[in-house]
Amino acid sequence: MGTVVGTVEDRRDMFEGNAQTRITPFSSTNQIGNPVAYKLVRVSGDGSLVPATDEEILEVNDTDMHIPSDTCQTIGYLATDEENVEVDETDMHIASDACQTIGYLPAEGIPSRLSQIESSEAINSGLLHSDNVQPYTDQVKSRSEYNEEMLQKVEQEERLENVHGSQMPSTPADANIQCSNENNFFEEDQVHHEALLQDECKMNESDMMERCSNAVASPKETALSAAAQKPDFSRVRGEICLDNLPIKALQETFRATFGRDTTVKDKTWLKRRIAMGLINSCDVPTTNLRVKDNKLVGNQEKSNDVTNAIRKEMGDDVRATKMKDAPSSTDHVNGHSNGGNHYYASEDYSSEQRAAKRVRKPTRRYIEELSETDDKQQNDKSVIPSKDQRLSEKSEVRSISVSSGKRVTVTRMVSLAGSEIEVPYVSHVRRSRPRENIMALLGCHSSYLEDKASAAESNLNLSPSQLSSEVVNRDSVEKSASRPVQNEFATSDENNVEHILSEVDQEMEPEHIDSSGNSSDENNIGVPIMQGGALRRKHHRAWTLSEIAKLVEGVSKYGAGKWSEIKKHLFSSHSYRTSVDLKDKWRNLLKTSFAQSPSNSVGSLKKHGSMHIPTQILLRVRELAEKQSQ
DNA sequence: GTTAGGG
DNA sequence: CCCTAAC
Repeated sequence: MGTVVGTVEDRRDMFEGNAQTRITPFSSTNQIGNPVAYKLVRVSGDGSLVPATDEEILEVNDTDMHIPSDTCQTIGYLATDEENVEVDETDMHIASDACQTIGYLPAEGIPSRLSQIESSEAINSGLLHSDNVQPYTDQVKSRSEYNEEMLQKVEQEERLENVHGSQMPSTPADANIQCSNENNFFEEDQVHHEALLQDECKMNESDMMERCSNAVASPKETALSAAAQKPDFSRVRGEICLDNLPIKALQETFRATFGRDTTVKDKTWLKRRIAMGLINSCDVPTTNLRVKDNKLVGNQEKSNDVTNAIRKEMGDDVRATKMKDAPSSTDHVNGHSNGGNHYYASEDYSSEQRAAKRVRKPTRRYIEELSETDDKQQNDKSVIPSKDQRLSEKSEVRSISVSSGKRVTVTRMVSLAGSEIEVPYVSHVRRSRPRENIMALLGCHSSYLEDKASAAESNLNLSPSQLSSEVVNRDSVEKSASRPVQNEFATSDENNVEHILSEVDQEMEPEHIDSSGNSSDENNIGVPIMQGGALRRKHHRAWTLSEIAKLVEGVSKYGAGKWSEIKKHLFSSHSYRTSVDLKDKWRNLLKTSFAQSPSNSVGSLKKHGSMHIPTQILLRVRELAEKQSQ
């Protein structure tokens, strides 16, 4: 029979001398229909592979034996010898055969590191389970369920695909499954597990990076050499081959992969499905679904920057897909819930709506961040994926930073060269610039000041990159720090402040009545405490009913958008309400009024803590909004 | 300087 | 509320 590919010599520390049995795939060139068979071996204490005894084999045979072949079909991956060598040469403690077991797509260009990470999942998912109790049944079943689940997802998506004829949001990633397996594996010592993982990651970081770059550099070569050796599988080689196939061939490949026909004619969809099948995961990036100029474009749309492109292909897209998919598989139901609608970038809906809006280019801060991290990437391989490149994709792209290793309690998944690892979480302090002189906002009431600047967003959680950017901005910090210190009103003096103001403006009077109850005294709640006066936030003032009424009145009189007019005429007394404030408040009013009334006019299902706005006003808001829109 | 919109 | 591109 074939040869056993790979060994597990370095896994001793994990197995602690436990003897276990596992299924090892091996390549076979003479079984065309069933290319990868599995040989049952036992991993003895010293890591060597011992052929399974007859009893063990029988035990396996008692279980669903169709699974391995299914798996083979689904996975359809055969590593070339070079790849095996490559994997074996690492100190990643990952058995290369596990790598094959989970399967991966060389042509897709997923760096070997990804497969390594997944390999560890494969190990945890049972193939190399350290638990000796029922080593096969559970594992094989979990495999079975896994595959089944994925097939179900595929089918479901296919249905949707057929209905809509466009790319659907992919189903939630399988992260849960993998994670749970991981948890099982280390359930006695979860913390240790995490620490261990991180240690491993750190230890091997440079090594892996090197290897990754190698793999990245020539994904095609890998694929080609693989194809050359195993021409039988050219069909399931991944994107590069799939790209050139006509739809019909893709459908055939789909059938070969999933064992059934499909009527879907969408090439992209087919490719992705096939890829999903090949890596036995739904985490297939929608690499060829890049949104550009409100249209879906193919992956021919590549960035000139090769590194960039690769990074996006490998990391960001994988992650973005996950992030986008994970939170709600019901996005396609809502149609335009967050992050969902870019799939519906159907010309009629999105572009029209978008055309009406101002087009925004990426913010300067974003650009700075990006360039900064691009530089960083050369050094510490961290990546801050771009949000704006995925235009309408609102999915929260997790950013990256290499931790200094202090906090291990909170972690998040980050992408490193396409793989996903957990690193300690560092909060993103984005404020890079202190506020301008606050007096500029206070207009004529120069005596009025907002309360003391206090230390809030301290530097405690800054990541290295953030720290550096912080240093860059020191000069501007100094600018506001040097601002003359003025009298400060204590929080309890809020009403006094308003008295002062009301002396200036008699319009303050009615305001004062209803504001005293629900806002003034609580206004200081949630005011961030900032450091050294450098970073200060405008005093939070809850909008009072009379203010809201004025705003509504102003909108009805001058129209929404004439904020400065409204401010001038109706808010002259409230110096602290800038035109931007009015605009923001109006926006919020619109939101609440539309969110609330259609379903149940009386309902007033408000968020806990937000002020109760009379439905009367909300109705008026809606009325005005509808009038404005016409 | 204002406004729009994302955060 | 903040930030900032667009106006």
